[in-house]
This record gives sequence, structure tokens and C-alpha cells, in this order.
Amino acid sequence: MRSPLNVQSRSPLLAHQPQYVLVAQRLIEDVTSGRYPVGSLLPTEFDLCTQFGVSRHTVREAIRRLLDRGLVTRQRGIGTTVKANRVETRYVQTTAKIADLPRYVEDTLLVTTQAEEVIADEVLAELLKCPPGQRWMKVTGFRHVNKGKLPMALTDIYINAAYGGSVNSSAR
Amino acid sequence: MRSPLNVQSRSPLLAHQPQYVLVAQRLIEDVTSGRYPVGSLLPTEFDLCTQFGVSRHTVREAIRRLLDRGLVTRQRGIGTTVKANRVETRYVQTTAKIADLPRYVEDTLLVTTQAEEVIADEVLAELLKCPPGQRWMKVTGFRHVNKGKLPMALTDIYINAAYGGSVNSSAR
DNA sequence: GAGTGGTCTAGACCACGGA
DNA sequence: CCGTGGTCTAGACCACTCT
Repeated sequence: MRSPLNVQSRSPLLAHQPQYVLVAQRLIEDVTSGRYPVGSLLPTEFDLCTQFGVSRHTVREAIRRLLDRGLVTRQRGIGTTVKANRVETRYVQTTAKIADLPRYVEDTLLVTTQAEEVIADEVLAELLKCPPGQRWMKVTGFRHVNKGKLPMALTDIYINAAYGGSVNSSAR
Repeated sequence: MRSPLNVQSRSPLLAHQPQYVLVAQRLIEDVTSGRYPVGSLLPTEFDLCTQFGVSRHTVREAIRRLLDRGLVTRQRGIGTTVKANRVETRYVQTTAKIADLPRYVEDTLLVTTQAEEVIADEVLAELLKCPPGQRWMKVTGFRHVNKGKLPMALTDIYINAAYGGSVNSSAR
């Protein structure tokens, strides 16, 4: 194996990190450092198992974290392809809870600053859990608490183009 | 077990759905139909294993789908709590907000170089879409992958003073 | 056919919350 | 204490891609 994972100090003061997080950190480091350039293939699951000395389940759990962050995509029979070499801070992932939207709208106000149509590339497709190539309306804005005094968060909302018309009005 | 999962037709024309998708469909159906109301607990993993006649891994993979859709949350020692009774796939909201920082911090390290309170001048007010004169906490730092070898990004975080108190401590 | 990732099982131990 | 979900192992078979 490449080098044993840091089994973190037993000190109860230090937060315990699961192995798959440690593996993910190493892999993210390798991707962002250019060891695995964009377009290249990551080592196979089997290779990573022996490199890190962990089971396949742990390796897959680690790679899932890279997948969630849009760093890689995977294809059966092919491998794991690097798609990006940095984590986009803006894309903090919170999946759709349309049920929360009414409550959101009650308490907060979205001030739209930008709205444009985008085509989902592979990274965005993974983020949105949709097939690549799909059309989405991307709305950017600041979310304010209630009467719009204090901006609380910067928000990107992706609306499937097929339904964009109805939401467009609500965003205004 | 409650009832055997439909082992889908062997017809090659029908798309094969993995078991954890079928389990997830059943659970989503149970949540949206009100069998498990918002606020209630889902059966335990062990119960679901016997109900559906699948392994724990498959059950967990199914529940992960509900988790991704924001239908439930989970707590060790407690159980799986229903948080919403509607699933909506058309809208995906990604938000960069304070509450999401810890998850991001798992894999990266923010080395704070400066933290100060600023008063928004006209330029900053335009950037932040706020009235001039508002108080903000400005945190500047380098974001590193893992042990801080290569800075990945230079980050300026503006935190509205009204929310700055809790974040101030975590940033240092 | 060989190699890849996708699914699935049957076990194990741990960390946490509540009685 | 017990039961919960969280992590992890070792193994298996399958679907897919490429040669």
C-alpha cells in the first residue's frame, strides 16, 4: 500500500475521522495537486484497495465523496475519470426539498441578481442527478431574512427548463 | 417480510432496477402516502431488512436515496425521522450558507489570515447587495487540501454581523 | 476473455442516545 | 444496559467496455 492511513491519535480531544474520509482527502489532494490530471483515469478500485489497505466498500465510499463534489465521474467497464481539479465552493450541495420551499418563501426573500439558461455538463448532471445535456434555468440571488434587510446566504437555484416558465414568474 | 420485492420481468426490454431502488420506491411511497407521517420514525434498518428480505447494505442504500431527497434525517441511537412527505425532482437548490461550512471543512482546511469587522462602503454594498454602512465580519484565508501543502483557493467570506457571532469562533 | 464499476450478502465492531 | 445508525471487512455475482 502507498502509505498507511493516519490512524488518528486516540486522544479523545481529536475528532475521529472515518477511513473513507481519510481516503477521500488523499484522493482529493491527488486530484487538486495534478497527480491525476483532468481527463485522466483514477486507479481502479482494486488498486486503491491495495494502495490504502482498505476494503472495496471503503474505497467506494471515498470515491462517492469525490463524485458528490463533481471531481470525477464513473463508468462501468471504463473507470473513474477526473472531471475537475478543484472543488467549487459555490456548489454546496443541498438536494431539492420542494416541500421546504413554501416555508422558505414565508420566512425569506430571494433577490434575483442573475438568471440564465445552462446546459448540464457531466459535473452539473451529477450534482442535479440528471442526464447530461439537459437544459436548466440557473437563478442566482441573495436570500434575505423576511423583509429583506439582511442577506443571509448566496443562493443558486436550478430549475428544469421544462418547468422554467412557471417558476420564472415566482422569482420576480 | 412485508411482501417480496418485484423481481422485475426477465424481459430484456425492461430496464433492470436494483433492489435498493425498489426498496426506496416503496419507502418513498409509504412516506408520501402518509403511512409514515412527517415527524414519525421509519422502521429500523433491521426491521426493514426482514420486511423486504434484503441485506442491511441494500436497506441503507435505499434510505440514502430518501436522505438525498430530503425526505428523512438520521441520528445514531435514535432512528430515521421523516422530515417531508413530498419529493420533488424538478427543483434543486444549492446554497452556500454558514451551516454548510462544516461539511466542506471536513476535506479542506481554512487557514485564517485575517478577521475583522468592516463597514460596507458603496462598493462593498453593491457587491453584497446591502445598504451602505452595514456591519460585516470579513474573514480572509487560504483554503488548503488536507495538511495544508498547496493552497487551493484564496477565500474572502463576508458574514453579516447579525450572524457573525457564532461563526467568528469557528473561523478561528 | 479480461478488467472495470454496480449490486448484494453476511457478518463484525463502534459511537451515540435513552431507559 | 439495549437498540439505534455509522463504519468496515471479505466475499460473491452481474453488466458493461474494450481488445
